[in-house]
Amino acid sequence: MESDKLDSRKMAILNAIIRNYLETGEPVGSRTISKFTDLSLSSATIRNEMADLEELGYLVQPHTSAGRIPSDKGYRLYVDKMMEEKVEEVNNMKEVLDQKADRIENLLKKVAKLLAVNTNYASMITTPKYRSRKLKFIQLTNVDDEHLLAIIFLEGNIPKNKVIDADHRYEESVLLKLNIVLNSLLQDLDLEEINMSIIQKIKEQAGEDSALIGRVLDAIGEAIREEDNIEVYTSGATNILNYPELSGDDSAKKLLYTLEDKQELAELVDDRLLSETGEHTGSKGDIQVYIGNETPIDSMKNCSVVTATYEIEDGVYGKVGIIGPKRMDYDKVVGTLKTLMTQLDEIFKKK
Amino acid sequence: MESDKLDSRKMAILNAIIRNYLETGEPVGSRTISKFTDLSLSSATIRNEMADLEELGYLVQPHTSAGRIPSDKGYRLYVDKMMEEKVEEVNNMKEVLDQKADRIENLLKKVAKLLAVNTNYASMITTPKYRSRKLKFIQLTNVDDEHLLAIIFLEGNIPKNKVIDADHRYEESVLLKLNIVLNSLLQDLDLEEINMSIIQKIKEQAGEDSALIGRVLDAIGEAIREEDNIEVYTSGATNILNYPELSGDDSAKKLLYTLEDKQELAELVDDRLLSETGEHTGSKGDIQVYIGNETPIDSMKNCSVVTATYEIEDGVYGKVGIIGPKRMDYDKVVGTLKTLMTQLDEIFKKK
DNA sequence: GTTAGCACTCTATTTGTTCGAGTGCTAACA
DNA sequence: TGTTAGCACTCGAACAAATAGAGTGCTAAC
Repeated sequence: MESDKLDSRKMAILNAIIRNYLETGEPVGSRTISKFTDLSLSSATIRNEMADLEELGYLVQPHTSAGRIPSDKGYRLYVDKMMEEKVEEVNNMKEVLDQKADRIENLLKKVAKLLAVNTNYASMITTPKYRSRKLKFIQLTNVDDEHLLAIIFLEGNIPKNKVIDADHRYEESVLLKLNIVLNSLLQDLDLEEINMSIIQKIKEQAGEDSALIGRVLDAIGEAIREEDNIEVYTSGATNILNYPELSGDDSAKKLLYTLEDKQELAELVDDRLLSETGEHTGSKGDIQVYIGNETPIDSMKNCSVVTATYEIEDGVYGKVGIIGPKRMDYDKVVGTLKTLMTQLDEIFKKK
Repeated sequence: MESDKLDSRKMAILNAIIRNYLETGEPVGSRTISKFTDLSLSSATIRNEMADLEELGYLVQPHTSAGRIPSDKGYRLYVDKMMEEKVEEVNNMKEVLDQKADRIENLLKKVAKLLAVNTNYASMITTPKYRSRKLKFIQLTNVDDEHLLAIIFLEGNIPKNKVIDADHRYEESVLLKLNIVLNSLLQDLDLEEINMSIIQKIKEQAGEDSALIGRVLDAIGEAIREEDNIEVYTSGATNILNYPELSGDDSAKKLLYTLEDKQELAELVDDRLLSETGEHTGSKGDIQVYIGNETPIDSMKNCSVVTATYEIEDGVYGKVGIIGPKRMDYDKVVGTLKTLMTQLDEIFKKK
């Protein structure tokens, strides 16, 4: 165990084993490797090397007389190596994405589906996370005798509608006045900045209609908080069932549940986690690979998760992820995500 | 085979068999019934009756020396019978539903989840289908130098926002004029009623700003069409993995896929289908039961589906459904759906 | 350092056997 | 005539034993 560094032959063998295992999903034996690789070595020699690799922790033997399968550590090495050599691929997802995606949600759903279909794994994508939204402007309008509509425009051109209960019908002129008051005092403020002092000032200026102001402010708060809410869309969850090593016991059920529930998925996006585990991914660009136990989500301990960060505008980003078996085609997945990133970039820039 | 009508003893036996099978999921034999029921008959007699029931098509024998399980026809009889006797139950879902559900989507999602959790089956719910939405009113507002915001209010108090490209900034007074023109001419019209004649009239009155009108009309069309889109929410899809008879082969995969994809689910809601198959459900109220092959969806041929129709306002309705194994607890499911219906009614009425 | 050969291990698969639940039929009974 | 006891029979589930084969580790020879 002189050094953890592998000589090139061990490297080649490990590589061959992993590649083979990715394809077949079966433990791979010495004979197979002896034939498959161009370095012409007998199975016996391979066996010796495999024993070494196992001792070093890169391989695992499910049971005594079975072949070897890669350990998490083995995958990790493979992935890191692969990332270094990775060349940009060009797929043609663009056409699909280019179709008018009226709302960002629809675009995201489409992206998730696209990824799932392309890779045959499960995929997830989150709505982008804004820091704290500022209010751009607000406008009150009559709906009927009992309701007002507040159109709340947030930073980033996000319109929100809120219906507000009213005790009576307001004159247009009154609404006009209120609109002016609200906008002049609240413009470009976020939730933190709207404090009691400002609220008092508004109520003062609103005069007899100050009762309404509280409800309007509630609506604003709700709108901002709503927009801060991160949603997660998933697709291709059922693809999981195509991989026997995942669908065997009831871990598949748990995994599917996680994907359906989405609650937990948000964790993958948590900033803390990103920086915490980010260190030991040898990733280039924005791509992160979590192998087996590296994922923060329990039900995914048998899986690998590859995530990428997309940026919709400066400082506003979301996460895309692909969830599959540990023996996923990392090469393809990383490639797909990379091209997706560039294409999303183009789409968002164009907007 | 004199008559398809069953005497009361056969009825009781069939009933006992089905009840037992609902619980255990195992084929039930003559001995079991002989003990379970109060009509004290020997297993031999039961056997004779069972043979009859099988000949009549109400029971099925998986293999020669196994007990019997209900056929689709058997279930159908059971369900119809049950529906007649059904008494209203009162669950307490209301608390959950009463929590402020700001948007209808959120309410629907909550309902789906509630049903899934309560019944342990999968559930689905569609957004309500409006005939054709009428425009209630529209208002144009400046956003910035290049964009206008159109707030489009549809019948049923649905606000929609559309951002419209503008070549320049419009004066407030101009917008005011446009708003008045648009509203006076378009109010209470649906897509069909907005014809060329009206469009011409608007453009005429808009004068030099008529270029904008086209884009505004597009936005209106889009908004209406968007709202016509029926969405389907599902929940508890993974629950079906709890039932071995469904999760065995890869039919589970297909079923899960159907639930995830949702495309096909819309079929369940199709009016044509409702009236077509509706005839042979002996249902009271709005509840429909599809047993096995009665469902229009292929991947559900091994399942039963119970659907109900909820009405959000006059003539505007959506569908809720529960998908489970054929041996689902029809009693409970129907009860749950019924109370859900009354509680939704209350919620919508209150609004 | 590499390889051939061999004994050994362990699993997956097959085959055979048994067990029991359940049936259908017949004959006896009320 | 309807009900029941009894019996032979069927068939799948469960268990055990046998088999095959893939793979290993080790030793000895090259």
